[in-house]
Amino acid sequence: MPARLTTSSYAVLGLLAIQPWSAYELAQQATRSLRFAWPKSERLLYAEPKKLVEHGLATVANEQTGGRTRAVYTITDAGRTELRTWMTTSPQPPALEAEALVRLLFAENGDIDDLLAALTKLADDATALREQVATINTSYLDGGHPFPDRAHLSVLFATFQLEFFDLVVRWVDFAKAEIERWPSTDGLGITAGTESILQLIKEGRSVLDPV
Amino acid sequence: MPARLTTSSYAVLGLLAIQPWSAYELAQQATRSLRFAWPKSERLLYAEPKKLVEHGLATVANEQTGGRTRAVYTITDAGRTELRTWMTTSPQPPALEAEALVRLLFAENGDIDDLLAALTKLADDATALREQVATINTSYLDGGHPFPDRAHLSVLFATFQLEFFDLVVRWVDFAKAEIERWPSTDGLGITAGTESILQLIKEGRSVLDPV
DNA sequence: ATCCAACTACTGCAAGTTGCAGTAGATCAT
DNA sequence: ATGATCTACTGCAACTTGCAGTAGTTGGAT
Repeated sequence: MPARLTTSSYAVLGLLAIQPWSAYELAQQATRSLRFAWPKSERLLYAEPKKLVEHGLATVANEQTGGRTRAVYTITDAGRTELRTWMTTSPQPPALEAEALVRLLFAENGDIDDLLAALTKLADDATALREQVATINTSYLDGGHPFPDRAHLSVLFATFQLEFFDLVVRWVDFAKAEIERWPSTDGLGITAGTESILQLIKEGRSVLDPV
Repeated sequence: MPARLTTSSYAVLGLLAIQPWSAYELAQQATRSLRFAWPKSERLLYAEPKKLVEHGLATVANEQTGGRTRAVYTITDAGRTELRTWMTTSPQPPALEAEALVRLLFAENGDIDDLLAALTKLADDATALREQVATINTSYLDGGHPFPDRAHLSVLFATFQLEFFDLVVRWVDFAKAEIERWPSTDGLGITAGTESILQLIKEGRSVLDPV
């Protein structure tokens, strides 16, 4: 009895539906797009295709490249059917992991500069990730992308990432401005800034909109 | 030799820095705030405080409540020092898990309605989560919140979640409008919509801004 | 011509994490 | 009086990660 299929299994199956890949190539490809919605380790990307083969959803061919073999995985008809069925099921809610925000939540245990440094790191990370997404996707414009007929999907997918990373950067600016008005990290309670934020929340307005 | 400390350990230590809790209460509290930046299972929230005790960062007291005991964990001075040190370290980049976006990336394996349903689910989830964050935080206004002196942190933290969930809802609207112009999910390549999105990306503008 | 770095292509394993089932006392409404 | 829900956990299998290790290939610098 093979291990059961997880969302990660279907994600790899989705990559195999594009074309056959080796596990190494799957890991490379996942770095370019999949990881922005489904961040998984390289190790797992080596294990998943084996599981797909066990389930009959993919086949493996050992290609010879000089004195070395590499395993190339190809999706089967059963794999395409299984993937099609999965596409009709309901996705899990989104989950965001952001250590920098944990630092904010517990900021009273450090000083203002620790908090500002953590937020700066968050904005820097977001800027770097934004850059990666933009570079990969604008390559569709000059024909430098390997799968031109998937442009409609990749580009729409990328818009979410770009908006998200932009939001992070803009929010960090806002948060830093707020924090710089604090005399300390600890025990402030409802400050003037907190008060006006709460007012905006009650009115259903954005704190990032220009006044 | 006890197991090493993870970010989850420090997150729990951060909760213990507020006040002593039982593992059950830690799990409840984490549901209210921590999970939006560090989503961890209830099971782990039961295991982490034990690890903290092994490290001398917390102590445990077995309280009697009728015929039953409950373990209440309290942070030690060593725990506060350790937490303070952690606050000076650099946080990991953010990571977003969104199964609905995986459906978009591999949408060619399903039909338009599958994709629209997945995005609707994403927007519904975001709306529900937004509502939870708003409810918890506006309770500061009527004094209904248990930790009023942490309002400045909780509310600033919450602004990120609110902006994020709003973004998801607005982006889903945009994405649905785009997808409804597609004749199918498969092989479209660079559509007119894709073209204008790519143009906006090149100009560094947002796809969600009103024209 | 050779040597080192970087890239390709994996595997093993310990440790971290999750989901789920199970146990059991306490509380509250019907 | 009883069933539902809440409190308060534990055990365990399965899932996932990080890291070290192995080894052949390629390309540039010396």
